[in-house]
Amino acid sequence: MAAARDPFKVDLLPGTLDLLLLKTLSLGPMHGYGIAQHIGRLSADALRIEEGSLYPALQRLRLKGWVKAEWRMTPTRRRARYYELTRAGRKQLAAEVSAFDQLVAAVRSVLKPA
Amino acid sequence: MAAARDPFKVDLLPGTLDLLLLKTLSLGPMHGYGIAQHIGRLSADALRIEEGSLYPALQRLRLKGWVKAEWRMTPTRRRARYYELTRAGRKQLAAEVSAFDQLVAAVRSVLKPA
DNA sequence: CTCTACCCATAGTCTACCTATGGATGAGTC
DNA sequence: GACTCATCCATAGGTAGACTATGGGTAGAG
Repeated sequence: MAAARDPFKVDLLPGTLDLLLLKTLSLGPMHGYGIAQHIGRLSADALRIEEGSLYPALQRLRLKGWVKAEWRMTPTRRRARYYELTRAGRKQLAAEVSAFDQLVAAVRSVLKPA
Repeated sequence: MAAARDPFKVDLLPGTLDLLLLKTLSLGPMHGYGIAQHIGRLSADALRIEEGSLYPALQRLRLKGWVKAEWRMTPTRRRARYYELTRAGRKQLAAEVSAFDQLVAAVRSVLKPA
C-alpha cells in the first residue's frame, strides 16, 4: 500500500545531498543508515537516499572537515559508524541553507515573474 | 549600481538549466544570446547562464524534440538561430515545473520540519 | 539454521555542468 | 579604412557528483 508515488532520486538536485546530510546531523550524531531513514521519514518518503550515494557523500563531508566519524554500538548492540557535525560543518550548513533559499528564489523569479 | 553579489552559477542546481530554458522559450521564439540575457534580467542578475553551458543544453533539448531551431535575422540584421518550443516541449515544461515545486517542498520539509 | 532487517562500503558508469577557446558579423569611432 | 566593442554561435576537455550493481558482516526471530 503506501501512497506509491515514485520517490525522487536526489539526482534531480545534485548538490542538495550534502545540505540534507548536514541538516540531519545538526540534530545530533547519527549513523548512515539512520540518516537515510530520517530524511525519508521527514519528507514523507518523497526523498530516498541510495546507499551508493550516501556513503561516498559522507566520506566527502569528512574529508572537507564538516563531519567527524566514530565507531560505536547502536542501542540494538550493533556496530555502526556515527557521524557528527564539526564546528566548520555547522557554519557550512548555515551557508548552504542560505544559498539554497536564494537560489530557489532566483529560479522562481524566472518561472513566475511578478 | 547593482548590488555586486556574486551571481550563482547554475551549477548549484544541475537539471534546472533545462527548466529555465524551456520556460523562457515558452514566451516565444528566441535566440541563444537573448535567452541568457532574459534569464539574467528576470532574476536580477542572480542567475548567469554561461555560453558553454547554454549551447550544449539547447542541443540536448533539440535532440529530445522539445525545441526546434531555425536560422533567421535579428531586428538588428544579424544572423541568429531562433529556438522555439514544440508541443512536446510545452508538455515537458509543465512536468518539470511541477517536479521542481514538489522537490523544493520535499527538501524544505527536511530543512524546516513543521 | 535460515531469513530478514540492519549497517558498511567500493567500483564503474553516466549526465551535465564549467572553463577555455575560437570565430564571424554589424555598428560606431577616430 | 582600421579598430574596437557588443552581439551571436559553437566545440573540446575536464570535473563533480549522483546512480546502479555488487559485496560483505551481524543480530534477532521463527
